[in-house]
Amino acid sequence: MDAIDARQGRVKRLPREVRERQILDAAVRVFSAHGYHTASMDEISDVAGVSKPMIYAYLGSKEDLFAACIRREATLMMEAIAGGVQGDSAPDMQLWQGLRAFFSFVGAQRDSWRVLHRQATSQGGPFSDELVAMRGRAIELVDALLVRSATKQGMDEQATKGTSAMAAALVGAGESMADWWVDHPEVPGRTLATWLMNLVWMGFGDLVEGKVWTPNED
Amino acid sequence: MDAIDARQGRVKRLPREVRERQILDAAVRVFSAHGYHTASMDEISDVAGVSKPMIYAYLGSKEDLFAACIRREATLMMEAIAGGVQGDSAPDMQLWQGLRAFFSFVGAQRDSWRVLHRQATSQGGPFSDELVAMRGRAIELVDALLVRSATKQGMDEQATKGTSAMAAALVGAGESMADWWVDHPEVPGRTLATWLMNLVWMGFGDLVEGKVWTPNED
DNA sequence: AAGTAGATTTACCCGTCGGTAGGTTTCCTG
DNA sequence: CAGGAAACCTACCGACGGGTAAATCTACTT
Repeated sequence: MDAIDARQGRVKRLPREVRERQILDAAVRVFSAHGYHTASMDEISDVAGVSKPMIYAYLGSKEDLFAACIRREATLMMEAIAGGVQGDSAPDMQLWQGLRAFFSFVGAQRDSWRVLHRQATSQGGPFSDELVAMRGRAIELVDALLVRSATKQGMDEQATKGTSAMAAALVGAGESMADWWVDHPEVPGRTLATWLMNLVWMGFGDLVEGKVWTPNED
Repeated sequence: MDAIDARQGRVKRLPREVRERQILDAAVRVFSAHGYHTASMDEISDVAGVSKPMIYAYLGSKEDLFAACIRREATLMMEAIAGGVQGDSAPDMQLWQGLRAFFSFVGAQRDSWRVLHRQATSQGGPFSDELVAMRGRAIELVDALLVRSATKQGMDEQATKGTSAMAAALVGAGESMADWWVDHPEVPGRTLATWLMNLVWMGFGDLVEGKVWTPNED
């Protein structure tokens, strides 16, 4: 089991904030490299250039540390997305911008995404809670876009109720695509965004217009 | 950590084949319930109704056992899919049938899928190898369909080269969708298959006809 | 009945790793 | 220059869990 090296040069007596950041940085790297269980607190402390008890003093148990990683990276991601969307654009363009920002973030921060999504998903329990929270915020946002677009295009009020389900599906599809992307880095992020746009936007629009692929027989 | 109960009634002196099957059954359940690392050999042996050394005698180490689980479930799945496709149908219908069979299998065997895909993916190393093999076979199959369809529709020979990439993308999309499905069981499998069909088939067909969503600006 | 091979168990070893006790150093404040 | 608070470390513990040694038991063969 090869340990991550490149520990930071030991500087002494740094303020708590800085140490916490170093520890979180190290934790994200080690967790994403080895997975939650296989990652050892010893290695994290080593990579962070700090002794183990510091981690427990500042960030708590291993679970706490992992949760803290997720929280931080999730926040970073949501900010990156929000920063990439222009609020005055048309709904489809906003969705497009959001997707591009999303895939751009994931592409630049594969480590973060690994720890944030793939690891947190495969471990159950308290970890996924952090994800659920973030996903919830994302879904609300997307749902607002869908509703704006649907009512504008004249979708009947009844069908509008389904938007939240579709928003959830879209967000889930985005997550899954990003996850899939980890194993297929050669595909450009723009392409992913386009695919997703076609899937959900056509699937959504065509759901009104009725132009979709259907099996001839069953 | 609640342990799985419902151990099979101890029958003594069974032939090796039978015991191996019991052990694999138990292993799939426990691995999918707790995840690879958290699952303990003790619990697996308990659920299987067999003592621990038997597992080591028959299936080898924990890693070996896990790999054996993946291999078995992967084979089962491929057989299920192959059984659902009629070789004389049109390409799009074959794809449709395959997708339906695939989602049908995953839907009926969530446990298997969990251990087969989600767990194996999040753990790295030797485990994913088994998956890679299966995925390879699936991609070949899909690629054949795409090529048949593309040349039939008059796609130029040049573009045909991209089919293998698209086949890989399609298979990956299917995997990811199934993975996403684990967290959204309320969506019917047929719907998933339709979505995927629309994504890839329209994306594929429209890639020839040029009718896709594209951003106005950017 | 004896012998043999495979099925099956109990009881144990020991490495790894999360977590902590308790002390030491540095810096800031009055 | 006290003196205290906060940063920081070495060294250790204890449990969990993978893996095994060495017997024992049953069933079939000759």
